[in-house]
Amino acid sequence: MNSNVTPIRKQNKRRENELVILQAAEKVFAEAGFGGATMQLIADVAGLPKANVHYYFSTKEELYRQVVSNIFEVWLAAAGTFEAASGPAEGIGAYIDAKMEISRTHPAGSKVWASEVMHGAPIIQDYLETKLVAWTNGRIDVINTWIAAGLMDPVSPRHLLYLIWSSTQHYADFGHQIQTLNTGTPLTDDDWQAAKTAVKQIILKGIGVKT
Amino acid sequence: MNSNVTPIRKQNKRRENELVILQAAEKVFAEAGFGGATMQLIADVAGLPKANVHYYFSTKEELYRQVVSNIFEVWLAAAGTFEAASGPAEGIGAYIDAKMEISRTHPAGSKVWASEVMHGAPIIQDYLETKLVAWTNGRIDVINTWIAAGLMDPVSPRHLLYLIWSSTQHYADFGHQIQTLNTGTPLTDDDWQAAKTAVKQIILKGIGVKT
DNA sequence: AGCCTTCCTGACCATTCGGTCAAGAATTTT
DNA sequence: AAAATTCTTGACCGAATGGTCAGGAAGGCT
Repeated sequence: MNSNVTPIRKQNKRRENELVILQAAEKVFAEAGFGGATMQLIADVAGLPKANVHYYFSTKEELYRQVVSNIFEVWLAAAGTFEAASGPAEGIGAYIDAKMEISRTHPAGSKVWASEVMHGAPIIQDYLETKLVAWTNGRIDVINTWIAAGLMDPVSPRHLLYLIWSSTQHYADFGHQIQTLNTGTPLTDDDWQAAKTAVKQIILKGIGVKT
Repeated sequence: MNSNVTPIRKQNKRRENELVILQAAEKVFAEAGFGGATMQLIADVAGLPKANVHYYFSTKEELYRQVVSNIFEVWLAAAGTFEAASGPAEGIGAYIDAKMEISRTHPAGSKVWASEVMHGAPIIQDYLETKLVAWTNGRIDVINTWIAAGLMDPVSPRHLLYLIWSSTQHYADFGHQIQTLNTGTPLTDDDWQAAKTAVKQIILKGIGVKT
């Protein structure tokens, strides 16, 4: 009886395979774009037959949507630093740190997101219109209170957010270009530290926050 | 005689058609990515039969390479502002202005470039390694002289350039996201002005340049 | 054990895509 | 005028792709 409940072992198997497929898909989508990615290649990277991938994700678009959704969640979660902060030095500084860390540890996800948005967000437009709009407006309010309290210069909160997003995500999305300019070798720990420091230093000083 | 020389009228026809095709291709590649773009759609946008497109550009990759090359030239040309400047206030300020203007007038090109780099620059890696490296190192030298002359803070020139590139190109590459956050309507002249002002204000102040 | 649900997979299909080709139209050269 | 060159285009082709399906394997339930 109870045909609606899947046993635990089976559930684990399902979760495991879904995870393997999602990770493979994120990588392939990031490298080839939605149009360039093939289900066959995703299956190969995941180490499964193509038909098995279709068993868990019936269409390419559904799989892609899952990938983008996951990225969006990671993205939003890492922004919690903002709210708890007592002022811009701590709040924005920690936010930049968190976003730089995502660019370093999650570059494929960032690329998929960028690719999706660049192509007009055909799949996740609803996310943009609801969740992202709400989140953005909330942070704009926070920044405005900081400005009103004289904790930072009266800069446009909206464009400040864009500046933070772009400068931090650049290290993921354009990682290949950065590596090429870095004598062709990947950034070291020190390189990443220098990048983080430079971005924070310029932006924080640029908005009149003492560090 | 002289079978190697194409007559003027024919040459014009060739140039005209190549231009139409290149513009159509830039738009389609920007919207769909290399993999998602189809020769049929490019032909439709150009208003020509597909076979005619293949007459001028034998393969999809050749057409794509042409598009990316053109963008790269525009990109480099617009950076001349840097050299002629007497100091960072003028040089970097004008550079940011120029890059913002390209983002506004040439968004498709910026997207194609971003897409190409994000996927590992499979087509124009040689451009990165030669021209871009040379250009970047040249500007780093200029910035270092400004720092040595006490005209600006001792920030990492390399990361400053990345910050400028990312923040300005963001308005092209993520234009759709920005429009969605801007109550769904395109940026007005005033919006663009505000964006330009905010970016310049934060970056220039951030590197210790008085405006 | 016997039954049921879930999982796995090779073979297959319809569609689409990049690219070809041959035949003709247009234009230039002789 | 006629020969030569360039341009145009519908029809076509092989290859690749997203997706299907039937039949069987594996695991869980009574």
